[in-house]
Amino acid sequence: MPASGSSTSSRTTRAHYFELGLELLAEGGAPSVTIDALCTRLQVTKGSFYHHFHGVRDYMEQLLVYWEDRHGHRLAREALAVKGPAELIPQLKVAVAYVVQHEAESAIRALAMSDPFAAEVQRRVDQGREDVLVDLYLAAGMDDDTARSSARIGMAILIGTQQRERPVDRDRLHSLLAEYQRWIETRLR
Amino acid sequence: MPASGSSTSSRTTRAHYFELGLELLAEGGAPSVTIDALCTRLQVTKGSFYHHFHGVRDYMEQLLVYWEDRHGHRLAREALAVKGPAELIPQLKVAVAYVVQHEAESAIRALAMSDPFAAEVQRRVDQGREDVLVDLYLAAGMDDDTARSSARIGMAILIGTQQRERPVDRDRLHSLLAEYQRWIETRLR
DNA sequence: CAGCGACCATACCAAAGGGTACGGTACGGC
DNA sequence: GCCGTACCGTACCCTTTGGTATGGTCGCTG
Repeated sequence: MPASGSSTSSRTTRAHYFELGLELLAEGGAPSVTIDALCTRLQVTKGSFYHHFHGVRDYMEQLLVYWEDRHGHRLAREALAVKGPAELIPQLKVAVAYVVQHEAESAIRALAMSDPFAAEVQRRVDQGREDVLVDLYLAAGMDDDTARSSARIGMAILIGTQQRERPVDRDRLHSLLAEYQRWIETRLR
Repeated sequence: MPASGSSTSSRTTRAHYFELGLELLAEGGAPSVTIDALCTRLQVTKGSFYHHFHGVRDYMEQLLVYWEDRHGHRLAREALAVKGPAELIPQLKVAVAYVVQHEAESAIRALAMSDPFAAEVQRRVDQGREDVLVDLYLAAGMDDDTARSSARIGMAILIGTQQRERPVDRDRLHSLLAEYQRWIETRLR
């Protein structure tokens, strides 16, 4: 029993469905994630899909949880490795350029508009990221309210940039983060 | 020929379809804007719909243009009446509480994910709002780069808050705007 | 090597949604 | 009072998509 395997490529695994699902999300948003699209790209038929999942609803929920664990909380983990606010932005610049899948995140946020489950997942990920920022700012000496509002604004900058333009302009996001950093530094004295 | 009339209520006009479309957008996002849903709520049948519009594609585009003219650019017009950055935030607080249809805007932004036309409309509205901010900051004495980045961050705060939680917490948005205002003031000296 | 279970193909069904054709009603101008 | 046109109802079709039933193949294990 290979748990949840990474077989070479002969058989199709759940992970294949999930990674492809994220690709489809990034390309055309939630409406383009259909059973037919998945099966066509994976070169299988619906028999395979319905063997691995109970239906499209079941699949979407598992896909969202997969994204949450595997990608959503990753940015927060990266930020956790940082020792102070001064290191934060340089680290985040790397993360938002290479780690974060902006297009997929944007699509999930769009899906959250009409899907309560997706909204819950999105909320947890946002909360996790914000909490990391808050802890960092508290450790650096901010008071509670200042730390919280600073974190919220940082989250708004990320989300706002993600949702405004696609694909995300990494350079522009970098410069906004630099502005944000300068702002944070004024609140640490 | 009553131009584009506001008849009492006997006949269904295009405006009826548009306002209802925005309601449906706010309630369930783009997927719930269907011909059946529109006709059921308006107590008419598809014969009426296809008399006024060439199809669902035609309708969606007209709906988006309707929103752009009638609601999208309204926030920028409100901001234009302001005489200086100090007046801006109080004015914006009123606007984001009563003028802006956050849920509909959020849905349109989600739709823009998979609809190029919606993305164009959204981009024009965002650009219009940002330009108003830039002009205001320039008039107050900021240099070009500072004004532009300040405006972009303001837009990110609005968009980020809109997209993160629904319904939008007006109080929270107000406090973030207050923080934003304090920040702007530090850049005016 | 028998056979059990994981895996997947084929074929078919049902519902939803967009679209078309056509017929009918109501209202204003001549 | 006639008639064109705006307006809308009815009936039907097609495509997409989710879903089910069923049987077949492959690998592993006793």
